Amino acid sequence: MADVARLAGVSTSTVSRALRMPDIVSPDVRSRIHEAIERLSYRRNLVAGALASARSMTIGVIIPSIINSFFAATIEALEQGMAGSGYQLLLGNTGYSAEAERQLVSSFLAWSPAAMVLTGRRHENETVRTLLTSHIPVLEMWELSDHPIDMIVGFSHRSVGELVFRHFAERGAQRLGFIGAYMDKDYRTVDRRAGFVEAASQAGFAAPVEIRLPERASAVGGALGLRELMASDPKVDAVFCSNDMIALGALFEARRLGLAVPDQLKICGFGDLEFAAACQPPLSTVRPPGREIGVQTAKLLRGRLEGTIEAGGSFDLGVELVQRAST
Amino acid sequence: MADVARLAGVSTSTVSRALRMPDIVSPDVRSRIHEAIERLSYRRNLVAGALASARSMTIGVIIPSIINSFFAATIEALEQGMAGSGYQLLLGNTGYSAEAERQLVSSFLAWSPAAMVLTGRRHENETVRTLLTSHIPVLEMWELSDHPIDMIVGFSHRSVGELVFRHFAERGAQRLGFIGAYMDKDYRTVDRRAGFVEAASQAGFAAPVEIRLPERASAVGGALGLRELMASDPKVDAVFCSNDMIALGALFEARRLGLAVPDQLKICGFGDLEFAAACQPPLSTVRPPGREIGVQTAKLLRGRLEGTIEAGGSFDLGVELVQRAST
DNA sequence: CTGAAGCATGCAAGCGCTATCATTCTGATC
DNA sequence: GATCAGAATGATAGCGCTTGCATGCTTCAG
Repeated sequence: MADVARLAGVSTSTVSRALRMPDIVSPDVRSRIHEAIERLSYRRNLVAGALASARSMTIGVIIPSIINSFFAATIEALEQGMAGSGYQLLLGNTGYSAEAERQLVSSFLAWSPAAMVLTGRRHENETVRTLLTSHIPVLEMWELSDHPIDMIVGFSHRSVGELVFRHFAERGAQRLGFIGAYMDKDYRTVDRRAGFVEAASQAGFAAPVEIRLPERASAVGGALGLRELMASDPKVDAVFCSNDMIALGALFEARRLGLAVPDQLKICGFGDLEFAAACQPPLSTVRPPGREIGVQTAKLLRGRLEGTIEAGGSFDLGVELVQRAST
Repeated sequence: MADVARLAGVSTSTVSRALRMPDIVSPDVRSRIHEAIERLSYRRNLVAGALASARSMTIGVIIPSIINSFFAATIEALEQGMAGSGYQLLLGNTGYSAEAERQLVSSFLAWSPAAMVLTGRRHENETVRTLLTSHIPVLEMWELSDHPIDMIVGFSHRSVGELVFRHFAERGAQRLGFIGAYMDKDYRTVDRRAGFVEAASQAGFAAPVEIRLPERASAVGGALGLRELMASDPKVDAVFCSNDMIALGALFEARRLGLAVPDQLKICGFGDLEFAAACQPPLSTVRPPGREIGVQTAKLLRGRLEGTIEAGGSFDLGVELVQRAST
């Protein structure tokens, strides 16, 4: 930067200002500086900048799983929403482990990010404490909470379960089933199940037959799950799969078992993943507002960072049941 | 750090050493320091550390798409392979744009990472120049090249196409088809197509009927693609889909069209995505060594960073055709 | 013509660590 | 007991920026 300053005939402070707040330096000085930058092919050292200013044009984003296409639309929208703001996203994944999350938060904070985005509302106490003392905006997403760390943008997983139950009931289902994956790790699945089971019980239905898959949601798991479910109660005529991937497997398995979908068996998933509309039959599913969450998170983030939005708040973006031919 | 030093009754240099090279400080001093760190809940400022040492325990990783589950296994394996090394991954996605890649490289380098990992062998000239002058290890992955920037780990996309052609020929296919998505952006798909088409031509087959989908690979696109393909030549009896997602859509569409798979129509995908084994019929596909690439990349990275491995080299991890019931 | 106000720029003190070199403290050897 | 490696620790000068304050230069009302 000193070289640039020398070549442009100004001081380093002016160069720094030209880069950070272009409109407070005079146009000709600015253009001389940019010329010098070009000539010397100077690249700014953001590390030094971050140290000096104690903030780093960086936003830490933590999701449970990069692999999981659930969060893909959110990340994409978030990235687009922050594009041009100068902020860069630091992505980390926890593998659904609260401890991994704590470590990630801690190592992200060591980079003094301008804000943090987490997935979910449940975190280790220490994670919350660490975040609170960092005094930066914290956005949680993909859930709701009355007591967010700071702000939260998402929807209610319980209401997903309730929605599916009501839909099954309307479609004339008698005997309900549920297939859930990874429930010891992913408490959101647990919430969806709870919404489903409780709504069923309140409406006077028998408790749904449940299959819990120990692994991550997969089509193979879904197929196995449905087989097991039908073996344990052949009268089941409507099954809520905690995830579209599972529902896809169930769909395949239903065909193998010779069960007509939706007449003999209704199948509803969650996620509205890309293939849901293309399956045969097309899959009914609950669509979470993935993209909207990303858009809204970016909007709130920008507002917070510019100081135009106050801290706090829980933003319910709702869910929607997309009825297709599988129910 | 000064506070920690004071509380532990040592100098900041010793604290710094206790954190970076624990085994060169005496055990009791070390434990006193850790106690002080605990008491003060001190968190190290990595930004300052990176500035002082001119290197930041960070590795920049750039992939075309976070959404694309292709790279998921690689990222996961890479993450696991680097776990415990103290290095942290910085993830960025280019959306298949070379310009976005250049910008990402530039902004990652501003953080003085210890190494960079890129996807693919084709980059803008300036990207390559920038990387070369950064003097850090650069790993390219998911392809092969005789002239990597530094090191490259992957497989040949052309040979994927050849492999599929040979398989179709062995299975008695007569009239070939190809469905590819996003080919103006993703030149790897172009390479797979080239391998397929050229092998066919060399073996005396008529040029495959081709459908190019403008969008990203999707099941919906695959279904449309197959419909269009069969409309333009109903004699096609074997179709290579550039991606399993497309193949899945084609599989659904084949059922709709009343085409028996594999007797009337053979379908082969690429990716061995998670659902391939679970579809009905299970999908034949070419499995890229996604996980292995991550493992090998991590191994090379650690070697380079420890100085035990020399720069340079192209590592072919090969591909494998997984034959299932769709061919 | 003067002085206040506003704008553009420069000066210089850090930001919180790391790394080099110097110093002190072992403990083994004769 | 003296000597001296070798290990452990301390003092201190940066790393390359940012930013508060100082300065000089314009502009313009009075």
